[in-house]
Amino acid sequence: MPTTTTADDLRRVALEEFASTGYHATSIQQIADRAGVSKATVLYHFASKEALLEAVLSPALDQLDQILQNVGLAGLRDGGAQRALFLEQFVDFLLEHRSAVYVFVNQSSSIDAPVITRAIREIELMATFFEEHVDSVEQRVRFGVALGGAAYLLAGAPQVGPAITADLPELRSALLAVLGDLLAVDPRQPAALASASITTD
Amino acid sequence: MPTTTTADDLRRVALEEFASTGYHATSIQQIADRAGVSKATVLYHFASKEALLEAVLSPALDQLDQILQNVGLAGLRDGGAQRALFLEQFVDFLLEHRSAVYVFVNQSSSIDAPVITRAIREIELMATFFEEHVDSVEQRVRFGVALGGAAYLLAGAPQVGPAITADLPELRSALLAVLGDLLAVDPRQPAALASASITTD
DNA sequence: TCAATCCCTGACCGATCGGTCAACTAGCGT
DNA sequence: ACGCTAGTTGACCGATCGGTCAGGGATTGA
Repeated sequence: MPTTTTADDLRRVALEEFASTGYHATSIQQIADRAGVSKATVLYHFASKEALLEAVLSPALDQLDQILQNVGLAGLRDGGAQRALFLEQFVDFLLEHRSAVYVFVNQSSSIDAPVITRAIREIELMATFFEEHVDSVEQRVRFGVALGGAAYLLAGAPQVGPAITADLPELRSALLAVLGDLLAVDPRQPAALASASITTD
Repeated sequence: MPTTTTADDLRRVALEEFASTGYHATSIQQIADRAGVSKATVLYHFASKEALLEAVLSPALDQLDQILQNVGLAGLRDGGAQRALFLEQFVDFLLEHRSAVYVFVNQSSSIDAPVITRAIREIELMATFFEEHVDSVEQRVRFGVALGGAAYLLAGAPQVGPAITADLPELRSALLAVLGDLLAVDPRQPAALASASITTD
């Protein structure tokens, strides 16, 4: 079993480039150069640029899907402990897949691909988890700011955001506090906010 | 005096396209088509695509510059009423220039142009207005979430955000409340939060 | 030894990109 | 009537885009 395959390298490089440079601004040639292969090799492993995008985003979407299904919709509408637990899983998800989240949150409007449509669908679904009163403008503002803000902070703003690699636990707790504030998750449940293992992209 | 000139139409169309479709994903041909002119006409009024971008973003950056200078840096570090006043001006700025803000907040990392460099500089400057303790991770998280979240909400997420054109005053007050929360602006100063006239792009 | 399969590559394709240019039109001052 | 200028355009340019294809090693099983 090889430690890294060419396809894995391409996925990794492509994710970085799509997030930092933007999907349209990133050419297959750039990805090939950074991975040390030819452009034709990229298109050998992935049928098209769009297929590469899907291969890059799908793992994150799959995990988000799992989180949404595990928690369940009905339980969250009542608020309380399950809600804090969901927030924790969500923050860990953001930290682990921050680059992917940044792509399908901040570039969804400019990319026309099935995997982006799927991402939009899941974001809408997730919004219902926090919106008890769909009619409330402030509730919508809070969710939108939390989602877009977290994505921007974690992947889009090296000049504003904190140094991410260093002091990850502190970043995690800060995110939990800030997003918990925004999403009206009751913070008085220290047991639910216990640590969980997180890994990097 | 004509009500609308061709150059004005191009600026307006280009801003919409850059914000909704993305700078790189928007071709000069698209802008020309939407404005009802030829591609050569676009390049007659603006020397290059980059010059068009600058013409589109500069008004917003000029206004942001003015806000930052008017309020002054020293006065804000003490917190208090001036801080609430600044937040109000900032929210009105976001609402008036939401498309421009979305471009240079969420696409800055993918565009290599002087006007984007200027935007990054101003965002960094603005960050200092709210960061009393630069070392605090949570403070940085709060500012980043507020900035990126507001930009995302106002221009990037039609599927999540509220209907913006309708009920603009409610959106404004909701933004004031949420961002005030995030940026630790003392909400107990109702006089400072009085209404002010705002216009649309 | 041979064929098959897996990776990988350079050469090439049509389309589109941002940008240039000469020419045309319409108005306007003289 | 004239020339000047501003505005607009189609034709065209080189470069790069995403994508195709035939073929060249290297490994493997028979």
